[in-house]
Amino acid sequence: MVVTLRDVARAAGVSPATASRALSAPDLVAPARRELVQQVARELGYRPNRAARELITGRTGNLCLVVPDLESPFFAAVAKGVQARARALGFALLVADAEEDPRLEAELVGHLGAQVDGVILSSPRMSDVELDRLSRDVLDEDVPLVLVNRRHGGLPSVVIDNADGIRQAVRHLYALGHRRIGYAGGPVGSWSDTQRRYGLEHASHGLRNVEVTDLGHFPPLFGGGVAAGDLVAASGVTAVLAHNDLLALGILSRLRARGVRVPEDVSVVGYDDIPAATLVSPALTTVTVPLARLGRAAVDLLVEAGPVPTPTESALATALSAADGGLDAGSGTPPSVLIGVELVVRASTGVASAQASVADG
Amino acid sequence: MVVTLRDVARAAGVSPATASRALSAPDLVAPARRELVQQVARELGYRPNRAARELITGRTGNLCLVVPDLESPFFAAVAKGVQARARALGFALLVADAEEDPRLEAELVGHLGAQVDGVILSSPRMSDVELDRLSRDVLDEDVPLVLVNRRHGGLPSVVIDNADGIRQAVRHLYALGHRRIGYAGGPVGSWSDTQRRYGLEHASHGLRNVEVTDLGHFPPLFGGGVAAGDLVAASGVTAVLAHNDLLALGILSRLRARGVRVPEDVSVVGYDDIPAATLVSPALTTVTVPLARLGRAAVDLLVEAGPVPTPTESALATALSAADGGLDAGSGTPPSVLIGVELVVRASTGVASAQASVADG
DNA sequence: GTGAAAGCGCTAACAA
DNA sequence: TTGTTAGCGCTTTCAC
Repeated sequence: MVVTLRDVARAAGVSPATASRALSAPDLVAPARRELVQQVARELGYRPNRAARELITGRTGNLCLVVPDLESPFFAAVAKGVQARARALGFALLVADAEEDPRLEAELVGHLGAQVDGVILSSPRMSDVELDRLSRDVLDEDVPLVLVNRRHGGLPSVVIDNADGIRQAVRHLYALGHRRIGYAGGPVGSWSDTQRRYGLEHASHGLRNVEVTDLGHFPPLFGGGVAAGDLVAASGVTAVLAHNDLLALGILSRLRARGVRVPEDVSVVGYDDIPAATLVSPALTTVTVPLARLGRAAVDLLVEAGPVPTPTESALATALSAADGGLDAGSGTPPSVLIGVELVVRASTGVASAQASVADG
Repeated sequence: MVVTLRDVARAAGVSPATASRALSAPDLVAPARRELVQQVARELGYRPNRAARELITGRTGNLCLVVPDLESPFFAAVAKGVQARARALGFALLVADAEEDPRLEAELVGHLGAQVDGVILSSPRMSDVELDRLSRDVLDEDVPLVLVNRRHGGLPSVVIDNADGIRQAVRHLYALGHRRIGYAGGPVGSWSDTQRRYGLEHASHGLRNVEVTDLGHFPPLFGGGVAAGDLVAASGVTAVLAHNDLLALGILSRLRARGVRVPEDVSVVGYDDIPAATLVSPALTTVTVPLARLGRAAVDLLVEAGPVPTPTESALATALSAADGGLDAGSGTPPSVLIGVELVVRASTGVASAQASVADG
């Protein structure tokens, strides 16, 4: 029924060992026989049994990604990048949605970590101790863990330059004449929110006469922005920075509903540059985060961090098909990658109006 | 180092076979020993080796989902549903993004199909013959394939009631006084677009004086809608049905840019009810599709279609932890599931204006 | 460079 | 009900 390596070996008139080598470690076999075996394998439609190989090598050829919410445009974009890069390197990708629940995240990492060669975790809110526990006690020693958009201890991670994005946004607003700037933050305990608040403080210190108002913590969702919108209006700021685009979109919506004009009365800046940022009117000025690159970088880090990537995978793939896979393992990158961001100015920001305040009346 | 079943067996003073049974088929073991073995397994931190089990049982405990674009809100929502249901049934989920390329879809199905217990494929545009080839020649006989949002031959599938959604939309517009209705279609060859055109024809036949204008085929994206928007304005229709929300959003945007008011001059209806539909102003009247349910139903179908779900999985899980997994396999459902849809009226539709036409001038 | 043989960890006959 | 035995398909020493 199913073609096994023995079948190939027999048909090629070699031992199973040679057949195995011809496909998985071609260099060890004399060219003539190597060609022959590969030829026969192709003709017979041989498909190596992953389970058997995994049993002996300990490698699964799978990676896994755990995110809080697959439907969020932020994580969807990251997932897309992760998926693409994983495939390019010959890995399949297990994806798990933790439903915004840090406990479930930990459980999923434990569960899936047992059946993959590496784990990518994006958990904005898991506690540091839990993170420690995960990487120390839950995962096998040889299963590397890479953090996305979060830095912690010795764990490899890919993060974006949160502070710089905020700095760019603040400078943009400052240049437009804004002096009273509000910040609508993300959830309490969110790592990136902490980073951004830090960046905000520093950015504003360098500029004279700037007054930053902390509008509080909000769920990083449209609904959170609606609530934040009222605070924006009440606070008398002429511009507001939102923790992310969804929040900014909610603010935009609420302000319009209240008759506050954007950008004439208030300027709004988001973060992430999700697709929806350009679907609204006025289009959202925001900090572009190369989300897919974030995902790709995470995979690369994982592969570097892990036990040397089996040459087997790609060798076998090329042996069986005509495709050539360009496996490029970088050399000696540090355990943490910083991804740059860039402010993109659209229609939601404009010069500060003379009559600064739009306070409630 | 790693605890194997033999270790457990030895520590419990039973044979490996009994240990295996105590964990995977508890009913076959005397209560006392069963308890003992499970206890010992827990204490030793035994984790079954999936590869070894897979090698002998042929079951991987994994399902796989192939979609054209993980970042699209439509597929992201479906993926979320699939993921949740798969996990509830004890399966991990491999996810693959085919980058809108039917050829890549086929390749991915072939590649991943070899290492999973079932495949869920959402491919709006793969040709029927290719679909046949996939299920017949590419996949192993015992790897079931379920189609999402597409019906074909004998393959099990989960589809939404495309025609009914269109019907509801048309009736809504008709009730508002619209008589000249445009349809901005999806890509040529899209299965659901074909269905919706069919529904459109039927729905309009039943109503007097309704004139339907086919505005053509568009990429189901915001950009496609921008192009469609001009045709809407030029066509003189008072209302337009878009193939999906993204397209509708693009139309909305373009119409506003041209000074055509929505809904005063033209009413716009979308399809799918993606999150962004409520982020814009006016909020989009659209046909709500329960995307997550679509995904869940696909998993259920897969599990029913496949070889009897191993009791092993859940039994072992419950044996090793305190958690109880509620595996509920439905009984004798037909191979194809139809999911109902519902029009949700928001602000983008209104009564037809007297001066029907907004033709170019 | 090649083959023989052993065994990865587990389950499934078959006996007892 | 339990244990013994065999073997899933593959890789990998170890001889040659």
